[in-house]
Amino acid sequence: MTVAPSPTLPKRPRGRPRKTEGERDDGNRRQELLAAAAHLFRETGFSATSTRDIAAAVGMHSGSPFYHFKSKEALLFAVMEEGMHSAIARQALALQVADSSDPAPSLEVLTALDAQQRIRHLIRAHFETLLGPGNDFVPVMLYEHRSLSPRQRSVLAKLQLDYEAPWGPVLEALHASGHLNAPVKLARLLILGALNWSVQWFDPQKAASLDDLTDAAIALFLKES
Amino acid sequence: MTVAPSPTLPKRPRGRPRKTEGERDDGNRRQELLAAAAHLFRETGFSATSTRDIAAAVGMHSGSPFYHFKSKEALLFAVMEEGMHSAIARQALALQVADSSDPAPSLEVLTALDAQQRIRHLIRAHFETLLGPGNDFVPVMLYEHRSLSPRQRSVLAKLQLDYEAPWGPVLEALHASGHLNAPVKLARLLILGALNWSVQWFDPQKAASLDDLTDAAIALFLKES
DNA sequence: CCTACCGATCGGTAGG
DNA sequence: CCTACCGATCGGTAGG
Repeated sequence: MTVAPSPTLPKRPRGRPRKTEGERDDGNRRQELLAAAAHLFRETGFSATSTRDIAAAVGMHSGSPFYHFKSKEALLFAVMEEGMHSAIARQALALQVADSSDPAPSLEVLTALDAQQRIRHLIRAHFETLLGPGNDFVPVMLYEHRSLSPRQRSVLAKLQLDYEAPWGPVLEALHASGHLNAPVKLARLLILGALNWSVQWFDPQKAASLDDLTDAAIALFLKES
Repeated sequence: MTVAPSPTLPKRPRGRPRKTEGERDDGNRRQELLAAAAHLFRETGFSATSTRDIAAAVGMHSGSPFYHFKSKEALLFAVMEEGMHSAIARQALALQVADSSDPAPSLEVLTALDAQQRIRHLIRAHFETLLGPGNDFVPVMLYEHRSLSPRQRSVLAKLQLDYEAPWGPVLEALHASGHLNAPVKLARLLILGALNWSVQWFDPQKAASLDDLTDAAIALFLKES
């Protein structure tokens, strides 16, 4: 059964949340496109998502996304770049909080207690970045990495280095104090992998909260003494 | 500079490894297709790989893969199914080896030593399945899961359950003996995630061997007492 | 940002 | 398994 179209309505009434009369929406149509693209890329994959799908999701016509982004690839890159920037910002904020309990921790001589505080905040912030509501940007970055040009890849690789920078000293300190047993380099890869994979199975409807996940990860990775 | 085509040669001399005169290749063209598809799906992604690419990789023409598989999706499914079957077989073999040192271990009352033996073999076999030379099938299964129909997904979900079945009792035993601290259910997800993510960073050219990875994983996840 | 459109590519098929 | 082909869809553009 189909719904008869009302002849007085325009052909495409769905999807676009019209602004109130006379208001211009200016540059934030671009943000809407980014969010819709991130969501669809995450759900369906980059290659399997058409630019028409993205346009439709924000109530545009098929050619219009190209007014905001010069190519589908540029849109993907913008999603990833924004994802990394917000991930880095969230992480920095989390580390500020960790530091506030111990006003002057030095990165070069982290005490065992500092390091345990910091790894917890790093892990918790990472889960938030991956699994928090509406946070589709970084998962896209993690799983659609292949679809970028070498040039774009290298820009993002640098952002990833920035993101991962705080993990090194923390893991080193934990290793030195006997709380971490594996070689630091491999430990970092395995730990981040365990966290990143949560994108595949985490269900916000179900049992575990992000705090539960953080506790479990700490219990799994860290030794007690 | 281009090479002038030799006029006496057929148009498409590349790619197909011709059998010696008169030999029929029968059913193993299908296997060649599977292997080529697995490799391309892994490298390029399912959606971004065309059936023409796959055909060309084994020296066929564009329509010919559909003589062996009724659709591109069926080809993907076959890759994944074969991947899971060989993963399950490899794992079973590894556990046999683990058992041979202790002839009659009971699954219900695993000693702490049994469990440590078994987790090591489970992890090692898992790395082999993911990272071993030519083992593209399971990585495709892990990363292209989205592209399947619900029906196919449920078949593979059952195979995954079979695969993961041995992990449960082993992790329970390790938890009971104090070698594993996190809740068993989350521990399983995090551990398998850490291993699965290795597909993203492992480089067979570089440093670590699969044994190194296994040692690091054991050191990271298990407590000493 | 819409309209109208293009060339390219894609999965798949009929017939041999 | 090849030949020859089709309809659909796709990323992208010119012009307003």
